[in-house]
Amino acid sequence: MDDNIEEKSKGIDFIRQIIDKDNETGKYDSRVHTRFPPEPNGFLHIGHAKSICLNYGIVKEYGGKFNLRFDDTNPSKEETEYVESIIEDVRWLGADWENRLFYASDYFEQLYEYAERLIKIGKAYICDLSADEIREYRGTLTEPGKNSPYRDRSIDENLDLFRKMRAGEFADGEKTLRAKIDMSSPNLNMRDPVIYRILHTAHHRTGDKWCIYPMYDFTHCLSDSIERITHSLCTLEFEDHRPLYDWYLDQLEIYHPQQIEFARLNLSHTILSKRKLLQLVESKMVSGWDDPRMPTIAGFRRRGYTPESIRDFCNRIGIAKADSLVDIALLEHCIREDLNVHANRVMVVLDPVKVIIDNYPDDKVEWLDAVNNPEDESAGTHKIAFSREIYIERDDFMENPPKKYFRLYPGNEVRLKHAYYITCTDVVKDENGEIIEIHCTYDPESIGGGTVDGRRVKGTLHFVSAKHTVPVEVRLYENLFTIPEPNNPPDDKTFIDFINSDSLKILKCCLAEPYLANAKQGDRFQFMRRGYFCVDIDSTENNLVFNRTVTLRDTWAKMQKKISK
RNA sequence: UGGGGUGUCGCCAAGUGGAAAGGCAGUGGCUUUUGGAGCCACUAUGCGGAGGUUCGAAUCCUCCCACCCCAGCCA
Repeated sequence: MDDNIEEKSKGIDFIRQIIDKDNETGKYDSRVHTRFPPEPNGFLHIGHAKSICLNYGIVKEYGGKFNLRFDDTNPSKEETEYVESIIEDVRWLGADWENRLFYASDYFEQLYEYAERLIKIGKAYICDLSADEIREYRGTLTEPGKNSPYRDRSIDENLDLFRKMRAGEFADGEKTLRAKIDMSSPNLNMRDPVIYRILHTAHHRTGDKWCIYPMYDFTHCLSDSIERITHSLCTLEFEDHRPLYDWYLDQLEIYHPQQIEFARLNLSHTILSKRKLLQLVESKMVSGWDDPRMPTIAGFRRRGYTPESIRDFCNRIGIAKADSLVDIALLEHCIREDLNVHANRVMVVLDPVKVIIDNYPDDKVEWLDAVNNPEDESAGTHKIAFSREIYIERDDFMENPPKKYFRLYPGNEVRLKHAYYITCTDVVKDENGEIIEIHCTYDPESIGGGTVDGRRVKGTLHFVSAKHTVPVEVRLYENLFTIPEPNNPPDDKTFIDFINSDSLKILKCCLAEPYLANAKQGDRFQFMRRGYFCVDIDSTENNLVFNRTVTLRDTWAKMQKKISK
């Protein structure tokens, strides 16, 4: 209850306002029943997550029910593989359909009967027009259509023909069942839409039982009705299908859900169109639907995103009817916020350069304590190794540093995280001028990373002990596209022209601390000063592979960028 | 030039006739053994535009403008 009050003061979205009103008036006996109705013709993406979170979130808040229903009415595009991935993704996101997993194909017999009923009340007819002819007869946006010459067939003839359609007596495309509505309606959806088409194609669930398949518009609203859905939430483009749904439901005199439309999600620097995502997959521009650069649920999961962070994102973007483009920075903020509290800190050097601490004993090894998570004391500590030779990041050293660079450079003292202060004394290069060794001295008094004299160092570096490393592979990801709106490319370009060639960098020679040796697939860590990473499914015992989920916020990089501009 | 929608800060988004919420991004500062995290502050005399109603308008009325969706036997 308190939660509700708080929600209200923050302003609830217009859909929840409608539900509140319906509950007050008792429109559906205060029942709230939603559903998520995907077509199994591709993987779910973050836009679907928005819908799932909306539908399921409402159900949790109102104590209602939530169905998962596959709208599988087009056998030529749908596959069991997609059904399986969708079930996995919805479950991973945390939505619970209990025992209500349905398929529109479960209703084929019922739907067929509804269709016969329409014929029997004179509201549907068999049309012999070809696809092209139907288009011609439909008219245009500004001109009304013409009645089909087959529009006035008798009920008996229609019924007979429809049964013959079902019996397989006609070839694909030879006939359709059409609603008899109004060919001059300004709403093209009402110009005698097709209800059933002939498709001699096996269905992933019903096999070859059917050779006629109902169209989406007919199936969808009736499926919602059959399931006693109260609020059918869908995206804006179905707004002018609503009169058609109302028409079907009214003609058949059956239970009538309330459809409410909201704006679909657009995310910057990526693409959320199943057709285009399929194109990326089929052209091998990405490794698959679950490529960590893909905006699919499977992609985000593999990338290291948590379901919590995606739900948080979906709650933050809100629900409205205005077309919008959400900045992907918000999604990144959500995963950082989650992982900051939950990911253990470890040290991994991505691009190693050797540092020799000349005054540290040759054969000595110390095992020092490292706090796992400064944000969560209960996360505990682990041991890290320290010895005379260590590796640090190549970009944590500069011979001639710019102003405000407070990492390692000749004469400068920095802190090695959890270990000692070191001061750079010398640099050794090879014949190409490449730095191969950095020499330092350390202050034994600074053990643990502080000194009794309280002197300050500005820089703190991560490192690994040279003799105590785990070699790992690291995959760095960036946005898949270089422009904010690849869906709306400038000039005569296409989204393909803006694929980011730097969206994946594979680093094969990274060095991790021993603590990571036992990391398992899916484990998430913060690599200190580098970002959040998770163990990829490509990982094996001999080759640990980490995906960078997201970088840390990097004010130094930001400063550099500004200077270079 | 048909119909259906939408316009509030760089990006989302509350607001439903009585002082323009909040988040992200950005900026400045404090703090910090991650240039992380955290904390504080700043950022719309203005709500697509023009008129009108009203003591009072982002909210009501009129006209205009811009953008999105619809002419699959796809969903």
